[in-house]
Amino acid sequence: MRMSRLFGTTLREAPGGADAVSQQLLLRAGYLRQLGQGIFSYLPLGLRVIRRIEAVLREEMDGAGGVELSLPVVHPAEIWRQSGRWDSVGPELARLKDRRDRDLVLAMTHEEVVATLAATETRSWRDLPRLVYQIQLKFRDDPRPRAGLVRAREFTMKDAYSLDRDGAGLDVQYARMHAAYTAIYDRCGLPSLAVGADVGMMGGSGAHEFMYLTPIGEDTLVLCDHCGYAQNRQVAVVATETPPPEAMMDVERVETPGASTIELLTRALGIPAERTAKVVFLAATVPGHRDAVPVVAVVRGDTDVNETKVANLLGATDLRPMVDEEITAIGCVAGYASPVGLDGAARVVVDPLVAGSQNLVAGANEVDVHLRNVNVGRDFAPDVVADIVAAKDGDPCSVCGSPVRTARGVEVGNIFKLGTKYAVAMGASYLGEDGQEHPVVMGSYGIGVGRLMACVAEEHHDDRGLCWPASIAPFAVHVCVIGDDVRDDAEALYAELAAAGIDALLDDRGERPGVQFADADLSGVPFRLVVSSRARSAGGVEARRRSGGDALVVARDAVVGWVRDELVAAPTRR
RNA sequence: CGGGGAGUAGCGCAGCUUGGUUAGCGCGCCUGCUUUGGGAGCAGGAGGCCGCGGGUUCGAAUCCCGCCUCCCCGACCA
Repeated sequence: MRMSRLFGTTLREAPGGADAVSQQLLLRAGYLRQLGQGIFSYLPLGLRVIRRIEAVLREEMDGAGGVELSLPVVHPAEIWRQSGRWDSVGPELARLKDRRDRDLVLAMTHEEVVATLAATETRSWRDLPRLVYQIQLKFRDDPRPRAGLVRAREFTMKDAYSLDRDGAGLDVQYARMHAAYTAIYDRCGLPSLAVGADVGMMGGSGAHEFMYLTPIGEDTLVLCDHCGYAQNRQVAVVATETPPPEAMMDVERVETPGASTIELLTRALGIPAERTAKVVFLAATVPGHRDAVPVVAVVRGDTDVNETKVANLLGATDLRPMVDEEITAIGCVAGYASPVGLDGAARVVVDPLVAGSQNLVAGANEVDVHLRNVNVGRDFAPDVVADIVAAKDGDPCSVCGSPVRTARGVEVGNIFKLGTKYAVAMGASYLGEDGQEHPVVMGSYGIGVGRLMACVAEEHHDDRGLCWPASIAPFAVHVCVIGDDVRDDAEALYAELAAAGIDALLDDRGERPGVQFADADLSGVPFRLVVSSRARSAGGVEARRRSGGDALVVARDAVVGWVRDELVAAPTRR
């Protein structure tokens, strides 16, 4: 392509509000423009990278036995009602009405559609297994998009769905997709780590997320460097040491003026946080309950509540902190809250660490007063005792006991074992060898294409601009033309590259050298050729890698070969 | 949804506190000349509903009210 025809200009300064480096560079280099909150246009350069990533995705999906199809972006609400997600998902699911006032949905994912298709297309055990995939637009009305493409509302996703006869078949396809995903990130030059994850709104029996570790990530991961344990903090379990049992002592009121936080309380009483019980007020949306269910979560003072664990425990579709009125309504006093004496006004969820400890200090539901020697069972009855604490740095690994560390990551892909949830809801079944109807067993596998691009940009750049891996670069080689006297030679070289099947970007704008070099660095095409009289008198054409190393002069008739060799040798193959 | 911040030329910003000529600056853009290996120099020029609507005033980018949009933090530890 000729730069003179490119649409979109480079910017010296990034538009305001772009905080992530990847976003700044993608905007400055003319890959991307923002239209609205979490909504982006891809300019030609950006689209080229997207297309290259898509090519990798197609190859790996096809290699895993997948077949591509295309599913609708607008769905009748009916199928979402059938699966239950019309009610369970919440405002993240964009809804609209057609002219006859019928409810429609903007697709945020496609399990319902695939299961609906499977209901008609999958009739016999001979029709299974299958893997279908598409690369398709999604819309999720995220409450807070940020960091450019890392978290957009409208985005392109490669989503794949496996259909199997049984769980064993699912396990096979799941493992195959796990391997394919690893290959995809490797080929795109993105370091990734698979972690165990929450199934979230997808439901099902198991899930992994593929993470790109970066401080700009929004997920917190719990990692053990010793044994390799890696989980999203939402589901991470760490070992806990229950303190030695002691004899229960009598409950005792104690004046604690102003001690409305754990920190102030420990200071006022001169006790460690381990000797306190902390109460967190949550309101849960639970299917079957019209109103939000009040939940009192009780953890030890030195730990934090993991809301995902609480939500999963209760089967809640949404969990939020209570507002002050709700806290008062269940008879509690914020800052001096206690599970004692609630009388069933709220579901009481207690962490085992609290249940296994004796004589803790808790609130008295009275301003400036706490209770000493509170004991679970004697002083209050938990509705549930279950692990609800959030793992933190230094906690002992639940597998090997070594201290874990936490790290931030961006979720660049996920794989879910869905099981039969959607198949049952949509009536997707097949006739087995045994002559019986069986529900199809499904899996679902997603990769955000734009997010992947942004993460690669985040990983591969320097202070002058982007440095694309050759595998997904918008062009293989960037040709700068210095001086009018070499224009014809540059055109000839451009034609030779094209004839050799090499995608070149020819800077035919007639700009000054500095401008051409700066734009070439900014755009991040992996190899650069400079046609100039200087290079010609040195014996050919100047060639260099974007990612580093010195420039060298390549004989004019060897240039195409040099580019081809470099592309083959690149760490990520084209 | 709550809390902050911001909307002025294509991009980045100043001006607003204390209302008052023709609304500025840098970059970019156009024309000409010079220049030509790391975002050139000089000269000339184009480009603004100062986010939108209402109000106050002789007069509003500036003060007041409402709305819209975008960014950041939080969505929790009581």
